This record gives sequence, C-alpha cells and structure tokens, in this order.
Amino acid sequence: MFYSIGEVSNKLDIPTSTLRYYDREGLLSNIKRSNGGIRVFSDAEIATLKVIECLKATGMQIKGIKQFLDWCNEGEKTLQKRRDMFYERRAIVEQQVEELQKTLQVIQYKCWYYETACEAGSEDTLRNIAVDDLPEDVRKGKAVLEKSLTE
Amino acid sequence: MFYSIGEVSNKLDIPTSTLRYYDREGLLSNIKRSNGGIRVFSDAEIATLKVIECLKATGMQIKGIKQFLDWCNEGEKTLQKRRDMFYERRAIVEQQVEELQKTLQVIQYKCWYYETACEAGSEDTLRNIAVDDLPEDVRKGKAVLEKSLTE
DNA sequence: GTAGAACTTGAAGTCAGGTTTAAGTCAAGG
DNA sequence: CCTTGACTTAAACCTGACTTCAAGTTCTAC
Repeated sequence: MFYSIGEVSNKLDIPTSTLRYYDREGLLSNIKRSNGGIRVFSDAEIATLKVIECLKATGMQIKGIKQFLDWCNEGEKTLQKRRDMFYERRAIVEQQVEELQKTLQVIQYKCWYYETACEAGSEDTLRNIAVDDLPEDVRKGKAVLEKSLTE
Repeated sequence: MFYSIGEVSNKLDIPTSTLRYYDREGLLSNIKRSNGGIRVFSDAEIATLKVIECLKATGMQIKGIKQFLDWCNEGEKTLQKRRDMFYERRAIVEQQVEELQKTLQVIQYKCWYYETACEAGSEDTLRNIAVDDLPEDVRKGKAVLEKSLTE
C-alpha cells in the first residue's frame, strides 16, 4: 500500500532521479512525506505515474501533463477541460499511428530493396526497375519516397 | 533539377537552418557548391533528405542516420550492413506501432470515462464501476492502467 | 553598378527532459 | 553507538536537435 521511492523505481522502471524530477515539476503534488521528510508513495501516486507514462507516450510534454494533473486537483469543475484534452490526445495519437504506418511502408520497401540487392550482390539491377516488377506490398513505400514535391 | 537552399526549404518544409545543420553534421556530404560557395541541391540531395525524414520518423538519431549515409557512400561492400539496419528499424517501428496502439486504448478509455463523467456532471458514479458495466471497447484500456506491478 | 534578397560562416544560445554531484540526513541491524 | 544503504536537497551538468546571431558575401534585377 505504501512504497519508498526505490520500490516505485523498481516497480515502474523509472529512475529515482526521474521520480524526484517529476515531483519537482509538480506532477506529484499530493505526495505525503514521512516525519523525516522521505517521500511515501501510495497507490494514488502509482496511478498518477501510470497516467504520466501514458500521456508521455502520446508525445505530450511535462508542462501539458502538469496542466492536466492540476485540473484533476481542481475538482469536477474541470471535467470538460479534461475530457477535451483526452479527445485532442486521441486525435493526435490516431494521427501518429497513421504517420508511423506510412513510415513503416517506406522501411518495408527499403528492406525489400536491400534484401534484393544483397541477393544480387549489387544495386545495379534495382536502379531501373519498373513498378510492375515490385512486389505488391512495397509499391506504396517506394511511391512515398518518390512523390513529387511540385504538386 | 537544381535547387537553392531556400527552394528546398519550401519544397520539403524544412527550415534552412536545419538544412545547414544537416550539412554540418555530414548528412549531405556530396552536395555541390556554386563558384561563390552557395549550396546547390540536386535530386540526389532531395532523395537523401526524404530518407533522413523517414529515418527520423522512426526515432533514429542524427548520428545513426549519418552512419547509414556514410555506408551508402562506401559502396556495395556495405549492402548487408544497410539491409540489417533496415531490418532492425522495421522491428523497432513495428514495436512502436504496437505501443502506440496500446496507448491509444488507454486514451480511449479515458475519453469514455470523462465523457460519462461530463454527462453525469460528476465522477462519483464512475468510482465503483464493475467491469461488466464498461463498453466492450474500453475494457482493455482500463485494464492496462490497473495492471498490477507485483506480478 | 547598386539595391536588396538570399546566401555564407562560426559561435553562441535555446529547450526539453532528465542526470549527476556534493553534502548531508534517516532507518535498520548488530 | 555505529555502520550501511537508502533517502534528502539545490545546483550544476548533459544531450540532442536545432535556432539565432553577427558579420560578411553572392546573386538577381533594374
């Protein structure tokens, strides 16, 4: 139920220096201290840290995460703000997934390209290759790389 | 066929300062100069910049991208290294997509949570909610957040 | 041939997100 | 009491990826 900073560090695989940094930045504003001044993490802080990790994974920066956590502390009058923030995050993450999948297609084309080149021992045969000679699944990747910019 | 740094900046939407920075870091080692010393970008550099953007999008850092471009300049003896690099990148990006989709599920749960709370005007009803009361598509997101760490 | 826009450089500055250091304090076991 | 390991702080430091600055040069159009 209660954890030291070292225990939390092990459990969540976050360096203690980072946990202290988060606290310094106001991300753990409700954390209790022992009489001696030592941080006492509870399940509430564990939950907060998981949300922090999640928001970080969406590319949100510490400032923005602090804003959200501050809203949480302000109570129910900020419910809409928090909802809107998550709606916005959802749109951003959906966009990121799309981008990443486009990137993956290019990488897949490159994998095919280099595998073919390695088999042939040279890039020569690949230089003037027709689209029809490409495997179905790597055409899009090549097209992304060659998309004209004057349009 | 040939472009000034400003034209490339417009076409690819990359600041001129960044293009100069890439050059300084050795990412455009083959770029020609005019008699006056002004950079002359050709389609080769445009292609290089698109690959740079792609690799950056996979989270690769400038150093690693330079390594790859150096291999390209070393000729066909580095074909395997380049192939292996792209194989590794593919694995990394596939992992990133997975992670991002897990994150998206959590965000979707949070969207549902706050939408429900906003409708009710309060978080009270949400506090002791049973898993069965959750819409199918947000259960996983909640589970990710609540996954125990002691296992 | 001159104005003004666009280019050049090296060096310094910025920003986010931590990490490290130094000097000290706390908690548990012998 | 004393050691040992985990904790505390403020402040300095670090890295990556740029960006900005200052001072000067080149290119383009008239």
